[in-house]
Amino acid sequence: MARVRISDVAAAAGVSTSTVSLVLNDRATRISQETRERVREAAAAVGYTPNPIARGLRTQRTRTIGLVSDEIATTPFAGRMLAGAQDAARENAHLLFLVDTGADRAVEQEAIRALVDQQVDAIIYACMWHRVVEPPAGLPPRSVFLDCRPASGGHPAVVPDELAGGRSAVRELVAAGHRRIAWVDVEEQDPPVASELRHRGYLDVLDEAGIVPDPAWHVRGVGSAAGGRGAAERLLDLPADRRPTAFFCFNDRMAAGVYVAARHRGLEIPRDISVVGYDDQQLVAGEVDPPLTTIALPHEEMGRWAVEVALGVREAPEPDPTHLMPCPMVHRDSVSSPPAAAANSGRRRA
Amino acid sequence: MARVRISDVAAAAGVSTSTVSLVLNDRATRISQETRERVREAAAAVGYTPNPIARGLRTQRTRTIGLVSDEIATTPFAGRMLAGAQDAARENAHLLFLVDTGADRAVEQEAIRALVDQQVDAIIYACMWHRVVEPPAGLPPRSVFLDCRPASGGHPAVVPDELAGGRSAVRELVAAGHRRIAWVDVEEQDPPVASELRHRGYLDVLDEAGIVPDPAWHVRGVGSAAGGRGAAERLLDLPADRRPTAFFCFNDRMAAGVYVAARHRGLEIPRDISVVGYDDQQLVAGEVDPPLTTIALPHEEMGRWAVEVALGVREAPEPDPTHLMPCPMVHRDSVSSPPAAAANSGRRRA
DNA sequence: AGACTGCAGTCAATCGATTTACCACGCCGT
DNA sequence: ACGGCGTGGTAAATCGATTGACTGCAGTCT
Repeated sequence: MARVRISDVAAAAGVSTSTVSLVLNDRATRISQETRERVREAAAAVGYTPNPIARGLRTQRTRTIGLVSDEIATTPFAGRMLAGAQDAARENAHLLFLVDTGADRAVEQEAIRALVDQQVDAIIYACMWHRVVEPPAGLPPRSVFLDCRPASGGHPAVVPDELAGGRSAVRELVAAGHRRIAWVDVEEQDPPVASELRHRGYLDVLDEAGIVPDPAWHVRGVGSAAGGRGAAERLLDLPADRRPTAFFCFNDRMAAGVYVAARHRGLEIPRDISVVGYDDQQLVAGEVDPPLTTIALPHEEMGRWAVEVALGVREAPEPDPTHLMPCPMVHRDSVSSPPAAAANSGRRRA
Repeated sequence: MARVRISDVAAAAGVSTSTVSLVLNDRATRISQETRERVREAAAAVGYTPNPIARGLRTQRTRTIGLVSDEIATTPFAGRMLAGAQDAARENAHLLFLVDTGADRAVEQEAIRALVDQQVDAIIYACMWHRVVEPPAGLPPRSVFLDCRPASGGHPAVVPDELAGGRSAVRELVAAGHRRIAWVDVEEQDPPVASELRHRGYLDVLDEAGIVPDPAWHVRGVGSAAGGRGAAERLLDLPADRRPTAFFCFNDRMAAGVYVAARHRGLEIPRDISVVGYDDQQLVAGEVDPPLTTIALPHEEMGRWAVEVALGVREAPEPDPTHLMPCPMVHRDSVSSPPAAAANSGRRRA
């Protein structure tokens, strides 16, 4: 059966197509109440929904938005970010174009051109890792950066508040009584936005607590379980009075590596050492034994924020249009007080 | 700057818009070679790209496809499936609409209506878990089912070949010399398509190898590490002559639970017991210690297949248009020969 | 009476392409 | 001289909506 067109509604209601359009778009200032109802009933009766293509041609607005992402494939975060974006789009009666560029700059350019051609109402430029990016050419004014921020500014952006996240992680450990707290960092992030901010949070809180960090407490490894394990082993090799009782890890996978290292030395978590991760990857943080206390990346909320700002239903902050999204702490079972022997033996500030 | 329209090209080339359209769409049987070149040059010079909205209105084809999925959020598989679909779409010059319905039937209906209104050229109906579904109403003829199959048939579908996957997993264990092989099943999958097929594969191979399965070897648990651990403990409690030396697990998370159970009894993998998982979840299979041998779900290939069939660049099989995508084995380090004492002590068929 | 003002709708142009039907021209054959 | 035919291209209709300009009519004011 052929699509129902506006002229079918017009015929059924005994009016012109103009009238139908005016009524259904609530621009009907000059149409009588009685006619309006007749039109609405006719539209419902014949099951009319406007053709978005035709409407788009005329109005230059398509009720679609494009989401360009460097890679949805290789990270398990993608889902929540897309889900947040997609939900916000749906709630605002928009459809979402998804393009995964595979981090290929040429594909990215091509995608943006295609989306602009399609007359999307806005573009979300999403990264799967928090970083600073050189914005691609041809981005329309209504563009929002998601989990990244444009080097040149000029567009709204939303990123996790890594600094605050780092602070809450370390505060949690300090509050539990730890004073020798390691920072199990990731190496070669490029650029190291997340790593540096979390590190600053770490330093802030130590300072606040009057703890002078031992440089040996800052170790690095690749961002996997293996990397975390290696880094943890170096820390556990430290002499007893310098060996950390708590580990703040760049991500959950590295934290899982810390678990492995600890187990190999017969150390029990959280009895002997406490661990805090970052990311809240369900598959890792929720499944290790004991479940990992960690800082969640607010991917869903960021996805939603980006779309809402892009569609204008939410305002970007002024004057810096970058929103820092809080990273909530997820309490599980990997943190407790340090062993009695170690408590209060941290190095105090002079 | 305003968009370049076809009339701008026509003006630049000194011809009519009809001619431009004919030339650029290669329908120019009646246009001289010379004119064609002039038109192409003019188009390139002014940087013309056709307006897909206008074209879509006229041709009723939009070069877009819709992907409706029950939930991209809660599973880390989504990425690869979307990536495959998205790549195939891009290669065929199509754009992909993504809709996540959150498994809400009403949202799903609404989404399909919206996509049909948008005149997408095809719809991919994707599930995040292999299952049989009641197809929603209003699906256009050019629809393809991804990781699910319609109860009523009638549409192309692509699903993992779970039966063959189950077989290769168990064959791997049999080939290593195991004869007491457990099936660590998931409980309450609804409907249990994947579980049953893998189980049949398990039974097939045991039969093939002349092994009579002990009913106690079939245990169930929720599909998480905790579930796998609980199930494994029941197996390890069996008397020594019935206790399995190998564990085929419904998924990698459950396999990780088997690791935990084994460790708690001082058993080493793969020296004391061998384990094979399913899914090849990077975050789990690649990160546990030792890395897990498992069967990969071919999500990327399935996503690609679905789009290619939807766009007609690939044919669906006949007469049953359901394609079984092979699940490749991923060899890691969790399988070896059984301990000498246990070898060859499985129960033989009468 | 004539001009003016609202009211209730409608006409027709428009968005930017595609495509069918037609036209102008030159040449050929009879 | 005239019909027929091939060539090369164009005019105009069309897709399905939106929207600014306009019309017809009744009542009001001067």
